[in-house]
Amino acid sequence: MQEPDPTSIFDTIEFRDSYRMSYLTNAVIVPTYEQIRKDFGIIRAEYHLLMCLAHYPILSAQEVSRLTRRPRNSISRAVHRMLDVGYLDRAPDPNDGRQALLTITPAGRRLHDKISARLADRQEQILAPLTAAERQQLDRILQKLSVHAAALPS
Amino acid sequence: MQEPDPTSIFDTIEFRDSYRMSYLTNAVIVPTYEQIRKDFGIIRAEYHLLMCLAHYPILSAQEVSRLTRRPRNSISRAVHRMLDVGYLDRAPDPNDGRQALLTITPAGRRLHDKISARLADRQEQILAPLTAAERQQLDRILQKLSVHAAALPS
DNA sequence: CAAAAGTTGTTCCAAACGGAACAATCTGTC
DNA sequence: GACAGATTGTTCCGTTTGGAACAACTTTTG
Repeated sequence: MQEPDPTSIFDTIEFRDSYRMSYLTNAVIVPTYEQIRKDFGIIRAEYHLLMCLAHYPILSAQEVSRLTRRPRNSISRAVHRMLDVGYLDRAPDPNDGRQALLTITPAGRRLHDKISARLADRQEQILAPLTAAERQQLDRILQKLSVHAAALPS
Repeated sequence: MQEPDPTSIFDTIEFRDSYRMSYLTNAVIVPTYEQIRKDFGIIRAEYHLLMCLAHYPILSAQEVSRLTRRPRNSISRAVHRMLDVGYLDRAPDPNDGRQALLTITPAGRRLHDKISARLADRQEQILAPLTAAERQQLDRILQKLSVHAAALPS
């Protein structure tokens, strides 16, 4: 049996673009998180938590859940692990007894910077075949799509 | 606590584009497969198997694994389920005792068409904010990236 | 042609995942 | 101000996941 062209299958399906985005995500980006897990002992949800807190000084778990669109229990688990290993601080919200305010620790930020550099490297590999103009186009389009998707029902 | 703009976090990270692709995939596309599971009793890996066989008349499990970049044991599981429910046929390869040749049944193809229409609808919702020119750009860029990624080590 | 190396498909297992139910707390309404 | 309804964070639990080992078979090498 001759091996079919491993990419031509993408060309004829109707939902080509979303399939390709899934493909790139699952086949190329997700494995990078697996490598990160081995090297830093941090899984994807945990890194995303640190990432959110590296960009917003204070967040509740619920806000992280909304930002990342991940289920709340996943965030909850990640918070506990990151507290245990000292990458996160948590303080009760004086204005709302239900929620707690999360902040990243200096150690957490250092780890975040290392992992984010790793991810930036990987992205560079992925985008390598694109011209500068194409990169601009892609960036602009994905920005538009993300804003739109954030408002879309799951 | 004021809710931060749920999309602005994307703008400042270094690996913006790959994060956004992951976000679109996991926050918008994956939930569609969850809906498909409820409506058709088929999980993502199983649909991808049918999709491959809807585009290539005969494939081995290993070829499906390479096309989709999913682990072989996931494909193996999917093959068994699809055989059980009659969406797939399997015949031993006369030329190679290790592998089996898979083909989609008419029922499998009918199911595939229904699911693929659903996914096409969902993609349309996702791409709604884009102009025709942007869609062309995105399509071209993702095509380029997928071909490139298929050659990239995981 | 025998032994080593590689490939295919499968099973096993530990980890990750997410929906659902839950207790604690807050908000709105009468 | 009490009570219904919403929200937050957590625990529970069944399902999904993918790495690793494995048996069957094929290919390569000396």
